[in-house]
Amino acid sequence: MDQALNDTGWRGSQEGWLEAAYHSLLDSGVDSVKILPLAKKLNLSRTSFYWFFKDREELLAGLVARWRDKNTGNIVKQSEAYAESLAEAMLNVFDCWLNNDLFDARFEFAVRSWALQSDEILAEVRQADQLRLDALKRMFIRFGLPEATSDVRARTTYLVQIGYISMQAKEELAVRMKRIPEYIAIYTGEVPQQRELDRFFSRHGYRPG
Amino acid sequence: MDQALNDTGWRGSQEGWLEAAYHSLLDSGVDSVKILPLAKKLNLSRTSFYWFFKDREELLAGLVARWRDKNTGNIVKQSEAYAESLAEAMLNVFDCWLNNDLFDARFEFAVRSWALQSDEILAEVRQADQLRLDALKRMFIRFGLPEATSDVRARTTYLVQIGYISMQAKEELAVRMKRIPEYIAIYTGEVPQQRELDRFFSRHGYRPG
DNA sequence: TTCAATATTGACACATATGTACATTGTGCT
DNA sequence: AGCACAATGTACATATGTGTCAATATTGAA
Repeated sequence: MDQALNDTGWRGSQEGWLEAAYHSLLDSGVDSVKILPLAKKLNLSRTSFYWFFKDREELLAGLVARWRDKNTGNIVKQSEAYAESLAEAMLNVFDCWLNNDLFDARFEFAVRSWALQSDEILAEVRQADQLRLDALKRMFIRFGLPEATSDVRARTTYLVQIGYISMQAKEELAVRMKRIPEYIAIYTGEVPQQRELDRFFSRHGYRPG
Repeated sequence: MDQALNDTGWRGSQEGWLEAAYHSLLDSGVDSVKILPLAKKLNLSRTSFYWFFKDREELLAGLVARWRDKNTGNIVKQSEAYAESLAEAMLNVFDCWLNNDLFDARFEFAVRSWALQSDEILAEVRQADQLRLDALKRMFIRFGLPEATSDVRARTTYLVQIGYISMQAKEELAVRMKRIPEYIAIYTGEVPQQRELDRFFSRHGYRPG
């Protein structure tokens, strides 16, 4: 079995180890992120790892940074995007739940599970939750809802998604799309316009029917 | 340091090891459920474990059984309890989220995290989700809501809670209680009666003010 | 082609975990 | 007191993981 080289001409790289660690984390949790197994997967000597990282801790820190950069931020951005109605604004947020480039659900779940055994990670997760909830709450307030209502609706919106992730469901796009109008109705209290839905469906490559 | 004896006159027991495993699981996840550390906590020799369990697997199986028995079932029961309005029915379900005897949230989270690294556990969790969601859906249908609406509302109700668990929040009872009326309004589409809320508050030992 | 920087490796030392075989101790009963 | 059995402990074999060190190989550039 020969070895794919990266652009440096060498077999290993910091990115390579991190990428392998990422996949292991998503598949089986932090405790599976171990240098020996990763080395086997990469077809590299275990000790080669120490050229790129001080120790295992540094690798794990790299994973957290990756998660922080990717997942937190896009929710905030989407909740602040332009919209003519609350329903449309909500659909902007829903983009995150359907587009893996905006929000990596499996990564999210893996990190949350990690938080169970590490207070450091728990603090990270808590901070992320706060930032995301605040952004969603501002969105509801922007459309004229009272403070208390906005708070609970932000929570509902966000927690349903975190819960969905936690279910680790594997569902067809069509199944998920069929529920969208109902969700919007519950979260916003208003029924979405057909053209708003159509725009949403279209940008996620879904043809209803 | 002397050793508390149980009613058999011996120091160890199947229950003792299981209880220690349970706490370790809740605190730090499955991977922390290891015989050597548990032995230390119990002040017993590691190998004594094998008197009560065939191997580590058998201990873990005991934990799953415990979870299945406790958490799945009470949600179903509460969703089928007598109620004069949908709002009251919903409050019956909410009993689970506030009473640890009805639903063990930390246990739930630990098991869901465990599912990340075990297909067996994932299957268990999926089955539990299905049973609970079906029961909630039946509740909405019982109060006259259409099928599709009932399905999504059941999901909302359930997923918000799973999401809340996944946040691992530590909040005051009062903070949580203040959100209840809003939640009921969102989930059921109807505002709860004051007397329904009062009954709910009272049975959870909460005095609004 | 030679050199220095960069990357890779195997040998070593150590820690932590599982599980088995066998000896020893503690308990309740007669 | 002595017996049988339940429970505990010690010693051993084995597996898997971390991290350091010194030796070696590979690369791009002078």
